[in-house]
Amino acid sequence: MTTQTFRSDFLRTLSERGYIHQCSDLERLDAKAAEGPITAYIGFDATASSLHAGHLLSIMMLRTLQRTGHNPIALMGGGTTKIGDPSGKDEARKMLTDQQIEDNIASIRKVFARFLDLEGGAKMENNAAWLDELKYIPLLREVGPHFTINRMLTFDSVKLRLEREQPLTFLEFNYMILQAYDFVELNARHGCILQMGGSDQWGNIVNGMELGRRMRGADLFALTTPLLTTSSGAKMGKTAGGAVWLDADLLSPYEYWQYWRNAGDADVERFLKLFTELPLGEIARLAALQGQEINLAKEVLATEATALLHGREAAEKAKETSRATFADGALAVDLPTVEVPRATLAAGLGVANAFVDAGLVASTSEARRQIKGGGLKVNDAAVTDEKATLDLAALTPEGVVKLSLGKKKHVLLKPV
RNA sequence: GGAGGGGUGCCCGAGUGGUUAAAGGGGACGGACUGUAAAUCCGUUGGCUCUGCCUACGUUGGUUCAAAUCCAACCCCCUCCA
Repeated sequence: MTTQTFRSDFLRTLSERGYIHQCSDLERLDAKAAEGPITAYIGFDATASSLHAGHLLSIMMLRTLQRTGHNPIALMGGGTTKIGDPSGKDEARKMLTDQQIEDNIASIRKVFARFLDLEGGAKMENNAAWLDELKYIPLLREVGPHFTINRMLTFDSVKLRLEREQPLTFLEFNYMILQAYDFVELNARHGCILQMGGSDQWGNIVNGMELGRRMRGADLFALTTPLLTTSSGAKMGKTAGGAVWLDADLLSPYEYWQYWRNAGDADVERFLKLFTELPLGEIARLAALQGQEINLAKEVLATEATALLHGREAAEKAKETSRATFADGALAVDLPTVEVPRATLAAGLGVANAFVDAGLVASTSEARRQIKGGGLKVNDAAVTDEKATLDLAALTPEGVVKLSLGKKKHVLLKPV
């Protein structure tokens, strides 16, 4: 099925922009979406207090859904988080309290509020609402007969584990079932007919689809996005300092802007399509830029992506700060700032400790190493003496001290 | 329950009494080169009040001048058997 043959704006947009990896039945889903509004959902974990760039693809998809006239549901895994998703690593995840989970959800809600119109049809749900109420025996009787172990064993998530001789606990088996159950519940509550997610979720989504059909005779659909990695193979949303958070308190708009500005050449076009809402013609023009000019495209990418999350004003400001810092080599007062007591600075603060306080390095030992390697700068002058101290004399006319790690990371130290 | 194998730094993985803060690789960070890209080359990769001190090879105790390395108990994982 080519782009031209899509009748619904929703699927045409997704397809043109490269969001679609797999779909259970594109033609029938297209027909439904062309007929009238459909309701679709994506599930999100509630383990952290913020979403990160790795979630962005899903969020953009929900946004597209709403913009093309349909009803998105962001499902928070409040219930499943209580069990703790055991996949991934050996150590059992720390158990979160109900309160923590609620706080996380509240904080994540702020991000959704930026991308979705929660007053205008978009919903947030929490699967704790129904999972908490489930009773074991009734659940087994109602849901159990629809799953055969034979079939469950064929799912990649299970098969891979078994083939690689990694343990797979019973808990994980159940996780699959609960996730499938979510789809059925959302279908019953909201007439939701489509679940979307990353390609790694395909098996789980299909489970939900089939369970819905068997339990309620519902006609459900699955749609997945490609697993997004950068052209260098890294997972999206991870960077030196950790995750690329979508919460301004955890990652400033400037740093978020920088994340996109530092995209690899090979990623620019794809990212423009996925993470901005620029018209495709404009994107094609930007993607055609070669050599040094492609940096213009990266600036547009950064500004547009930041505008979606933090607003146009913050995005422009981030762009200006970056211009001043990188192009002009000037001191931009909007760089990330860390406050230090004036008295501490007046008394003399060791450079190594100053960089630790600024969060640029993890320890004074690391600071020392970076100094040896020529990686630290104070007010744009390389630090050569690891025993040097900073005091009030180090303040620039703007009243701050600029600390830099490498060429890209800068923090201002501000006495208070 | 029985027999065997194994638990090493961010990850993988060498090391079976001293020169081991622990080979090698990956990843990451810094430097050079560039375009705030990629590739390449070089360096770094436990902490501190740093010419020294402290912590570290599943846990706890023991042997020894000296242990990741030997011994004991315990915990966890894997394979085969029941």
